Amino acid sequence: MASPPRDRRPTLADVAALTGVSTALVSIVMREAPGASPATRERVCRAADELGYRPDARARLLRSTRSRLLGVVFDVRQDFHGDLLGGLYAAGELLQYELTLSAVTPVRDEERAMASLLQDRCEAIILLGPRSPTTRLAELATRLPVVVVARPVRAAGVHVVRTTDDAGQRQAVDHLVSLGHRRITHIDGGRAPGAAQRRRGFSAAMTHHGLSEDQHIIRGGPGEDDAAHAAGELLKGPLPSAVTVFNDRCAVAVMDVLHRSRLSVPEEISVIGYDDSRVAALSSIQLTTVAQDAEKMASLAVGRVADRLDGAVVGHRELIVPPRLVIRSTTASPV
Amino acid sequence: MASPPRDRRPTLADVAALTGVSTALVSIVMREAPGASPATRERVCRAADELGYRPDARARLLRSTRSRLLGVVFDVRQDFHGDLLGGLYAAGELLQYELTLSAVTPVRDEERAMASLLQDRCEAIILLGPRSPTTRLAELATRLPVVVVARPVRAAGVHVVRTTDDAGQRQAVDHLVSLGHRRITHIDGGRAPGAAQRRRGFSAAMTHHGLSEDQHIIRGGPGEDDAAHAAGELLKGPLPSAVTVFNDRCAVAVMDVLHRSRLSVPEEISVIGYDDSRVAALSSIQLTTVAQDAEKMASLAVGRVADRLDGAVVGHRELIVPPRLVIRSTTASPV
DNA sequence: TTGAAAGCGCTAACAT
DNA sequence: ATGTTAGCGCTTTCAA
Repeated sequence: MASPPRDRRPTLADVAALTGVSTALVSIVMREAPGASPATRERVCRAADELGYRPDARARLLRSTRSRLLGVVFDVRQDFHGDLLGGLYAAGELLQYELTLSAVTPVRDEERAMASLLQDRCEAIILLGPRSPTTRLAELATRLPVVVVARPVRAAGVHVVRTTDDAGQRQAVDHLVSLGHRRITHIDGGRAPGAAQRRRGFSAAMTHHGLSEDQHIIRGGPGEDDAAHAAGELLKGPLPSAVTVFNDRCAVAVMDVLHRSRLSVPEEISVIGYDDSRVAALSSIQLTTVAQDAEKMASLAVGRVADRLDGAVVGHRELIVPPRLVIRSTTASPV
Repeated sequence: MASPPRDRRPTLADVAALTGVSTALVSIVMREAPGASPATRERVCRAADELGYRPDARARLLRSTRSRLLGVVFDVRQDFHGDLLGGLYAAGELLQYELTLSAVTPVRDEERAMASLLQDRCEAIILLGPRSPTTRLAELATRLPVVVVARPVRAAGVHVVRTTDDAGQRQAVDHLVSLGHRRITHIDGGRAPGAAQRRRGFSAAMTHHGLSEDQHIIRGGPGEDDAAHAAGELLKGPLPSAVTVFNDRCAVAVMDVLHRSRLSVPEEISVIGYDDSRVAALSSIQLTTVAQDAEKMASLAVGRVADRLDGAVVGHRELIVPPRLVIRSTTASPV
């Protein structure tokens, strides 16, 4: 007999009892698997609705061989990770994968975040900008497929999706040159990850345009304070007509110093950032910058994970997503 | 006999076999539950380590009555949600709860986010700034304990943790008045959530200081464009010595307009935002603003959930966290 | 098309 | 202190 569940949540068995069929059949219907008559499907669905039945994800996972679960480690403090998450969900949906999120916070380190995913039996792990040592990542990769996004690590079994920072910087320079700029300064990110590559890209691009004489590089850093200091240096010498800055945060800080010195952007000097972070798009800032295509990176990451889980032999360990220049209002032709 | 697992992950049984004890005993050891001799513990742990054994969270959950799992719905685009997540993990840890995250993204709506949590068998759900209609939240609350953070909803069974926006605005005004300001304008958030309350708080505070004649309210909105427009209006009339703006984003936009008009902040005009978002702390901005205590709100939310799960009868449906003024560099005494 | 039965990895009673 | 047994809610053979 059907026994309407009181305090506990309804189970497959409840639905089966109410419909008068076996649990196996209900299972088939709920999974939309082939092997049940339309009439039965109809009746089972009705009963399930009536009871407010929801399949138990965990019991399901426990039983089935594959979990189709992807673990994702992200940092709550990184805006860009938020964008990536959006892309990951979208890509996951397409390939029928569920995501299990595990956050890194000021009080929860990466190790904990990874451990919790391991317990959740995900089939693979996607790490967004991880800081763990290469050896740790390699070790993790021996247990399950690992894909690292937005950090160039070289470790056995660890696949990587990243952008080419130097190419991004080159696009920035190309844009400025096409506007007519010649004297361009780069305020770099010091030892920050990616800084060296962007600096190199800047130099290469300038040289490529025959402007190696006109280039200048000022030492900066990842934070606003480094940038403000660098901007001070910038004002001391002969002013260039344009600056490319390590990242958006720094670019905003630089612009602030420029404004305080009564220099208007872009009329008197053009500024380009890097990251296309949320500040860059603020209508009060409208910073020309280099964007990393979060959606594309996310879909590549999921695709790569899926391929590996399907046993495909994948050639390249690294997937490169070219960055893209986003032209807003901080760049213009020099007077 | 002990059979080292090849392709599949090691299970309790594998550890038991390797140690030569029963699975129940291994279970006890892994859970650090009482009922095993130190010697056995030692041996079991060694074996588990050797095999690289990790308990299967899902099987655990399936078996035990309580999952000690809290579902959290957050929006990847909200910086503040990131802060809250940090606090939730911290608070959860203290009370021995695990968090299951479910994100709202541009391609994944709140309904989906909630549905996935329901399948994960969490014991309660914490919603960060949900947009679902009150009726939907009430309905959800009939299935399990629901706590809403940062949105004032009135629905049966739905508990709320929020700040008092009017009190925040009052603090802003108090600060300005104590600096010597009298003529103060509020650029409001139009119909944005919370805007009405902040507007009311502003008026009340001004009146309280006997400045009802000196107050001015300009219609704004939640976005920068609304704010920029409002700032234009501001410049048309006689300039106040200070403005309080609906939120940080808008405040930044307002300051931008002021700067372009060669008005310096805070020398010629003081500005106060609201939210203490990441932009406010940028060293190039240093905006005086009103902060919502994310950590406190998070710990109250988890505490409330825990109380309800423990069957405690909780009196107040709403928990109020007073906001806090963060004084930075955009406020000063008028000349 | 449908049902019976076994078992995923674990914990909770109950034995010993 | 340790082992035995019985499920948690589901999927998956296999047989009817």
